[in-house]
Amino acid sequence: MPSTTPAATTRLAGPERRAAILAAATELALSEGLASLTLRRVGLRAGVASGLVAHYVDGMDALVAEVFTGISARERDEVEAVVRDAGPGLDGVVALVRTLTDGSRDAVTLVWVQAWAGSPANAELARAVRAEMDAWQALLERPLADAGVRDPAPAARTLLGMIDGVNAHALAGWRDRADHAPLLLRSLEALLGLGAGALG
Amino acid sequence: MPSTTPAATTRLAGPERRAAILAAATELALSEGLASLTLRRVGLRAGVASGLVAHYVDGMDALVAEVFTGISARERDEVEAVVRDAGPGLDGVVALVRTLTDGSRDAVTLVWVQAWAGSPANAELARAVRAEMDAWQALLERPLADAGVRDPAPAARTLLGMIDGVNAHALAGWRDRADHAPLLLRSLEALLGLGAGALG
DNA sequence: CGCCCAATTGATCAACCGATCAACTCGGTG
DNA sequence: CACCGAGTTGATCGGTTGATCAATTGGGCG
Repeated sequence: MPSTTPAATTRLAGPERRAAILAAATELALSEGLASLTLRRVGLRAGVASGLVAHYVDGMDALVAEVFTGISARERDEVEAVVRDAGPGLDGVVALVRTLTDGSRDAVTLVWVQAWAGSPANAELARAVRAEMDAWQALLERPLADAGVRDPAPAARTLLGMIDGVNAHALAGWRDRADHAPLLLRSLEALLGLGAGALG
Repeated sequence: MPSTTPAATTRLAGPERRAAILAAATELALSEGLASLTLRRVGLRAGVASGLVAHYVDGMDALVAEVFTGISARERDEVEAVVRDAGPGLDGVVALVRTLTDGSRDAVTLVWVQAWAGSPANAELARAVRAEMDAWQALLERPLADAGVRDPAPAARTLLGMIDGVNAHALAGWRDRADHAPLLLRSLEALLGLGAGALG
């Protein structure tokens, strides 16, 4: 009975191997941050030699940018589903704020903050960050517009800034997590000209 | 005429040398980010051997935390002066928002974002970040309270979150800098229950 | 003046990094 | 079955890092 190792690496076609490496890099980034992405560590995680990682990737900067985009895009999909399930109008926005501040997405927050921090030194990453932020702004604008907000763009940008700022603060363990959602919702009420408690 | 080198390093007493090294590290962090702080580069900047830097510092994590605290504290002093000079009440808050979003403090923003990103891996830095954020919240609360805001704490935290979030966004080159201040001021008007344009 | 201790040097270590590339090995095709 | 090319390996290179420490140097004090 030789070779009981379940996933004794079989040979994969190029694109599949590339996908597997990207998946391993994504897992690694989510558990230890973008800064942990090195040829050797990604290779280890993927069960593959470091040279193979280099072979399928156009430099580490590109890998980091691609992993970041994948993580952000997946989170957008998840949040979009949350918004959809929460019903129409402002209920969706409330659900969005809650799911983005309940601490269940700390790993993603770390990735975002590392992406901002790394943008000045990694042009590809900076480009990816800008593109993802555009997509996030669009995601926020939709339910706001549905709810009858006349000019959703500034509100979406402000809300995005508040969410990102508060989450960055939480990375250092500042203040109580539970405070975040009520704080943001009360600010949003004011921003939209609603009465206090309308969203709480 | 030997030795025309003007600043041929003279010997300094322990505490003075330590201060000089810290000053060099601070310059370096402001021009190239916290991530550029290495024993060798700090030593080069200070005109001193790398071993001497290590001798006066309790590990790089501690150096980074100390440099961060110094940079943040100095910026607080500057901003406090801006608030004071702007006159009483909300004028101070408006001036604060303007000076913190006009792009003249990009170097400090990078330091802050890198500090959040590094907090999970550097406990000393995380502690320093929390302490500085407490101080910043207090700084924001003061003019808000002076202006008659009944509960300045949540408003200060929200404003701090918005400022930090928007500045982090700017690091990746997202959107136009000039938009930030008006956006934040309009949000602040709503937050404080003022009429549109009251702060603009 | 001469000594002594504190300040300072710089070589050294082990560990890691990204990148490269010759060599190997499998899988499918002929 | 034999072969050939694509997938894959892993050693290797030049570079960086934080940390350590014996050796050196300089300045002030006796």
